[in-house]
Amino acid sequence: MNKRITLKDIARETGVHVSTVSRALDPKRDTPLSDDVLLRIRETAQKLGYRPNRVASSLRTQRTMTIGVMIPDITNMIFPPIVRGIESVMEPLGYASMIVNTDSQRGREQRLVEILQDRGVDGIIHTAVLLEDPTIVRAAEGGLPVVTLNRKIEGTRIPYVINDETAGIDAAFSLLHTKGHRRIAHLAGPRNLSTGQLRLDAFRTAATSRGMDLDSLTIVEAEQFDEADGRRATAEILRRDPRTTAILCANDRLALGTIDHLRSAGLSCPEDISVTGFNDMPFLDMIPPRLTTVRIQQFEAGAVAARHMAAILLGNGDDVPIETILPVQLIERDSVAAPRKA
Amino acid sequence: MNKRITLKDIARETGVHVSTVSRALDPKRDTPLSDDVLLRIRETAQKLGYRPNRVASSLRTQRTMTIGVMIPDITNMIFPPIVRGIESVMEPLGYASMIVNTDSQRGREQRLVEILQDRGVDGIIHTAVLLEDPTIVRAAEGGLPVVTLNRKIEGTRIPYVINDETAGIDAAFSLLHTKGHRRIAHLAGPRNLSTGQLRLDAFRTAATSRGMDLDSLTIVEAEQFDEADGRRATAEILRRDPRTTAILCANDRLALGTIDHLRSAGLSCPEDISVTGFNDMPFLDMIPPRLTTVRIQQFEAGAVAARHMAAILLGNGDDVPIETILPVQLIERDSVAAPRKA
DNA sequence: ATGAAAGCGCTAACAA
DNA sequence: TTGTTAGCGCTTTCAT
Repeated sequence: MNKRITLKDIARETGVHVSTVSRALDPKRDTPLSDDVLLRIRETAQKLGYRPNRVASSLRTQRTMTIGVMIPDITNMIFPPIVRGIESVMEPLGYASMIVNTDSQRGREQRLVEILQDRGVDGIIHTAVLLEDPTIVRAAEGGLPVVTLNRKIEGTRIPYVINDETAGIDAAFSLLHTKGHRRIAHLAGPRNLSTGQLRLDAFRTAATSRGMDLDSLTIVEAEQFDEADGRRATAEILRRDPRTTAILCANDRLALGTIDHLRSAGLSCPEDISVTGFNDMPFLDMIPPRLTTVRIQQFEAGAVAARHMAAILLGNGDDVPIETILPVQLIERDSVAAPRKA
Repeated sequence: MNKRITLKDIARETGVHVSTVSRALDPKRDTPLSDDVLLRIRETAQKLGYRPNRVASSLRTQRTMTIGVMIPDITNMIFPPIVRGIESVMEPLGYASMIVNTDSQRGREQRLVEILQDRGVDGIIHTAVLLEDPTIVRAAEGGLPVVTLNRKIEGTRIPYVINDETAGIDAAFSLLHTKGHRRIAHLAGPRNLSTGQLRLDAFRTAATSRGMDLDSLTIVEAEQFDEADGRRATAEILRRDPRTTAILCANDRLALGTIDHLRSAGLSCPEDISVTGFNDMPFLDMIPPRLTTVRIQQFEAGAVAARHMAAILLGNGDDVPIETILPVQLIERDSVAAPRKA
């Protein structure tokens, strides 16, 4: 447990004042220093194996060079790439990230924001999912730099980065419609999650913009974005409209559940019913029938949000756009076909 | 940007000294305090919305209540559960985690250990993969609490938590052997990764313990734990021994690559060649032919490592066993069958 | 039961 | 160009 080397140690060793040492070791220093002293200090620091104590420095400068990253659940495969995207820009700038999982629970989220603030994070990147997150808004109003991912918070100046989910849903809808489907159901995501709500709205828009009557469309909402709920909701869809020929699902896992239910109901995809997903999660293309889905840019979304955060942290917050919309891409695979002739 | 409330503010408000406030707000305080003052301080703290400044407290106490978690790559699906396992025990104890991705690069790993130490982490949980990690060993010798996951570091007293990979490989081998396979090839993982090496050794042991001649066994090593290398290595295996009837792969992704190559080579699994994987990654059971594999306990491994870390941090390090081996489980699915009769 | 004082390691304004 | 000084917010020893 060798005690850590501090500036004081180097000062003693070089016979110079601590503040001089501090200056000499500060990379982006402007104060003039004699080359002699500078060199001596650097060498001694090197020799003693000096490492700056960031805790002390943070206390003094009121900056921890750490940002908080709030995500619903890192085990959800769409989030790790986002995290790496954030890291890819923050780490080179000297920032570390504290990642916390909210499990989409209001109370937990609130606690975690406080925990992050107690630890003095310089900002928070919040991959919001809940439709309302009062805590983070309050934190932002309190002056904490905040950037949200996936979620636009109305009535604030909090920059947000979102995927063009509307365009994604429209592309999927368009594909189904073009193939001739008219009895298109929507397996919607949870109403309280932003993506669920957003995609549902987009679905409605896509339908009406093609002159379809909303009342004729079956819409069933899942409570969770998972396979089990996908199965349940699909059963409900088929119960409500047995003549459904296509199901546009709010995400891939729901779609997987849908396909599974169809199979156990003796129906096949895409012959009997076409299905589309959303996200294009890893390994999806290895699961038959290979799902037609909408690919979103996870890594890039994280990177963009981080770039915004960095700009704010570096004092260029004015250059950051409130809204950033990332393009999505329809990935056509095998789960969509023309409807059977009646 | 309302300024944060500090102890001083509360002291002023309650007309009492800061040190008294500090005592009153310290949850595990033993010093005697008059109920009157205690109550008044607590109320005021509440009223003003006081939140302790952990940076300041860390500087004073030399404890940040933060641990570092080093993993190769969070986008590798086996790591998120480990992270959540760690979190599940550390968070309730008041510890936060700083997660860093090493990308299995020696230089990066070294830098990250330093970064974590600069930030004053109280300990590091290191899900080691590289066969040699001199940096972390040095950090541990310097007095930093370290627990490793997946990897035993010989000649040190660093506690490690590993899955019983040997038993897992043996179980897979045993299954193949029992089914009648005798020309069993091993698609090994990268030699420089601990799991690759460990599983290769286990494979050899499993073979020899059944009286098989090692020279008769085809062993090809992948350079990466991914599908592409699985395909390449499988081609090599079939080239070396076209009569191979079973391929025991060092992990699931390699196995997926194997199956893919077999398919493109006009062979089918399990009819022509049986295949086994390792890890039982998510969604594996949805990819045909459903892979027979060895399931390891990711979440639990993280939790156990964290419990060890917590024990050390709380001063009960003597109770922590150097070695913890977690049981694994063979999951039989559809990728193994008896070999075709010659 | 409470106050006074020191100091964790660093930075920054000011002085020389 | 370098030193002095003060202090970030908190904990803790010592005194009262």
